[in-house]
Amino acid sequence: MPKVKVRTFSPNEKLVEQRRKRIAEKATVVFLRNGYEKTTMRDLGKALKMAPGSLYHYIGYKKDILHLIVLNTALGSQPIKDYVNQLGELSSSKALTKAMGFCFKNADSIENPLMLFNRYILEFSREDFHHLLASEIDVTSYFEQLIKDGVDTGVFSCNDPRLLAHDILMFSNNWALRKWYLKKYYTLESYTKKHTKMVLDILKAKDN
Amino acid sequence: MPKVKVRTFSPNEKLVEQRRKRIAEKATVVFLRNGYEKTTMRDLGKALKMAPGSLYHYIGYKKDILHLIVLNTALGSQPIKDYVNQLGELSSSKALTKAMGFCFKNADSIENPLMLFNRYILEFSREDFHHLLASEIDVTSYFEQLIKDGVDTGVFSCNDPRLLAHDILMFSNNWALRKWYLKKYYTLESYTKKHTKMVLDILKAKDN
Amino acid sequence: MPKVKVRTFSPNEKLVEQRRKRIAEKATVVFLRNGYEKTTMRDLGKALKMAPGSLYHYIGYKKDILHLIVLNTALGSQPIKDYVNQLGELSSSKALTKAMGFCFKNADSIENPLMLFNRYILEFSREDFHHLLASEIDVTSYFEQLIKDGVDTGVFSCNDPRLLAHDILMFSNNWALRKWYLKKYYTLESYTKKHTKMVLDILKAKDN
Amino acid sequence: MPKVKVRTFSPNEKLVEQRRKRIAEKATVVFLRNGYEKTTMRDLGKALKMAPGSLYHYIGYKKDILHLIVLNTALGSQPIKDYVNQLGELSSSKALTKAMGFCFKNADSIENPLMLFNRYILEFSREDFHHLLASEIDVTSYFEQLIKDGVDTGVFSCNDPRLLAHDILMFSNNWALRKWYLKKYYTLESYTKKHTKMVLDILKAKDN
DNA sequence: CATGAATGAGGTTTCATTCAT
DNA sequence: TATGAATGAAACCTCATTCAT
Repeated sequence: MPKVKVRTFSPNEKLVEQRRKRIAEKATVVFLRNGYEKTTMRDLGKALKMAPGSLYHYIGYKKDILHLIVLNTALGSQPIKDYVNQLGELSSSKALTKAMGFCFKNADSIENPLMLFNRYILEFSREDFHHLLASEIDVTSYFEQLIKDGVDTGVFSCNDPRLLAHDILMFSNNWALRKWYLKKYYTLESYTKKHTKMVLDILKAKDN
Repeated sequence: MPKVKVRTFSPNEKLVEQRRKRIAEKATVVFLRNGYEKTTMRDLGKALKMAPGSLYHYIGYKKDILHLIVLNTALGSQPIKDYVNQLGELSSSKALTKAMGFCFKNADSIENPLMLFNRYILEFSREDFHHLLASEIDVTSYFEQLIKDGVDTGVFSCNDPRLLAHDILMFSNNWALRKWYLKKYYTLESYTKKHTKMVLDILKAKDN
Repeated sequence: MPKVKVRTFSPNEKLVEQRRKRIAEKATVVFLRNGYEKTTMRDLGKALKMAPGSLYHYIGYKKDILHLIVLNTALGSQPIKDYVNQLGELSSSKALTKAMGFCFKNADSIENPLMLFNRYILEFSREDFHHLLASEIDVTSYFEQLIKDGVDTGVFSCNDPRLLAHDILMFSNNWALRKWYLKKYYTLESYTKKHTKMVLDILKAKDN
Repeated sequence: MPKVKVRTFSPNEKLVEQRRKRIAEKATVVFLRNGYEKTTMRDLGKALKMAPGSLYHYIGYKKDILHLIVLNTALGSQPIKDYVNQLGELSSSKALTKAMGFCFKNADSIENPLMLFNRYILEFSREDFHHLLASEIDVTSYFEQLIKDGVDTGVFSCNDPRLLAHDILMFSNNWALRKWYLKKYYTLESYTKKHTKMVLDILKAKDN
């Protein structure tokens, strides 16, 4: 988690935290709808029922809001890691299935931030960019490990676990980024189930 | 093909065409590097060695440049369509393999415009947006048909050709959009080959 | 009274009113001296000791300033109407004399806006143009009625009251528009008195 | 007639003269319709079927066109002077009537330039402005003389010939400047006749 | 003589940010 | 703490003018 300081004029940490959360949440939506550059601080203020000047009690610069959104979004790899670790003694197929389900559901729940990150990669600070990238790589590495475990136990057949892990994450991202299109034909559940099956087919999984 | 008029002050159609091509090509790169909003017309002019005013002989507004980029990019579905139609009597597996190869190679060749479209979808005009979307849908429909043909002849097994076709296009797009990352591990050829294999595995293809 | 909305960013209506009045007044003078088109917003800002951006808190566009000037100027026909109505039982000659005096004095007091309207008629919005025109026609109609009353009672002789009424208004406008020249020879009082006499001569007024 | 040099690149005086006349005539109309500042050299060129660059073979600067219009317009006082001088032995009333007819007809024929001068007084060069002013004063002086002659011979009664002369010119100008309104009710002839009668009434003319 | 491509200064307008209240 | 008036830099875009062809 990148720890970049964002200027504040308030000594009341609780209040700052709380206001920043509100700002990040609303900004995610507003930026997505109208674009980051086209959204003025006045617009954002109006959406938050705050005067533009008040925003600056909780942030230093407009750019900081993007950082707040990153901080505010559970896209760290930690939840997936915890989830995978807690899967315990499940068979590889079951574990992979569960992990994919968790991952897809998570993507669904942070749909807006994900779209924002995809669109405004350039605007994010170096630190945030690397944080986002590292998270992604972490997540793929958990899937990679799950696949490798299956291969080791002879349940899966795969000669490039890294690539498949990467594609699993892409499936998950696509759900979030292209939901506006996909939801015409699929639900999160059906989309997840079908892709899980695909992955298991690719792995020629011997059990389920 | 969207036919929106872009203002010009020049009566010399040839010259207009030529200048617009130059503008679109350079703009694609510059917008990608610095962002569309952050790129000033002066910046773009400088990159093109043109005075800012001169740009406006060939376009009406900054937004028009995005349109020019769409016009200038071979992302129509036509090439794929032609290619698929000309495949002729190949077996389904071969045909699908070839089509994917063509599609991935095409994506590779329009990497920059693809990244731009992905990033600035919101900025494009309604017409251009619908054009881009329609192209995408067209392309998936060709893959869908190839898959269905294979299913009909008993070579493939697949109960959701549309989704798989969609995913093939995603694999292709991902190559273009994430090349900066993928190229550390893959070449276009190896990336294509591995994904072709994945798709054939999913289809449980009976020949190759 | 044209009721066209002019954009403002301030919620403080009192302040908006006040600033707009200042802007309209100064702009009248500056536009007259330097021309509307030649006056830049920066110039106007400087004359008002405001930053150019500050102007735009109270107006939407440069054109709006012309509208503000119309709103800010007492050129409605109402004052004349009220004045004429209140003249009561005066003889026609007396009434006409008083009305002309009032009208000329009014023109004198709005000399600058009158010059501006005369010069920039084309720049005004359709609404403002029609408002200005309607005011003028209203005013002439009051004079026309005064003349007709005199004719009806046999005091005046006139076979085209409308034209004479029109000319009375022209005399009044001319004072404002050509004061720079006329004031070399006349005062408002002498100019008014002489023209009143002319009009009464034309009407062959039988009393005074 | 002000003799300010206007730059030209052509040694062919005849051609220059001819082109300038065309330019002045078209510009009068176009400037009146669209405004001087809002008319671009390209617009004017298009109206003249000339390239913008070609205009600059016959003028030095856009402003010069206004000067060309002044040169091209018969608003000098000379024609009136000649006309008045040639009136000869007519009675004062007859002479004044004829002179007014001539003056009003002249105003009618240069309606467009007159409107332009009225609107763009500020844009004209010092020289042109003084020329226009001097012309006006000249014209009034001829009328003033006619009136004085009538007074001297006891035909007219008037204690401020200068003012009446001024008003006669205003009647004439008004016809040109407000023709768009007046022509709903009057023709040049009826307008002239009615105002001639007014003037003679004011003068209590003893004959006609 | 005619053209129109090119220029770049300068205009209008926007908006992140500051700061007095 | 909250407000919103004020700022001014900088963006987009226009257009008079030049000059190579």
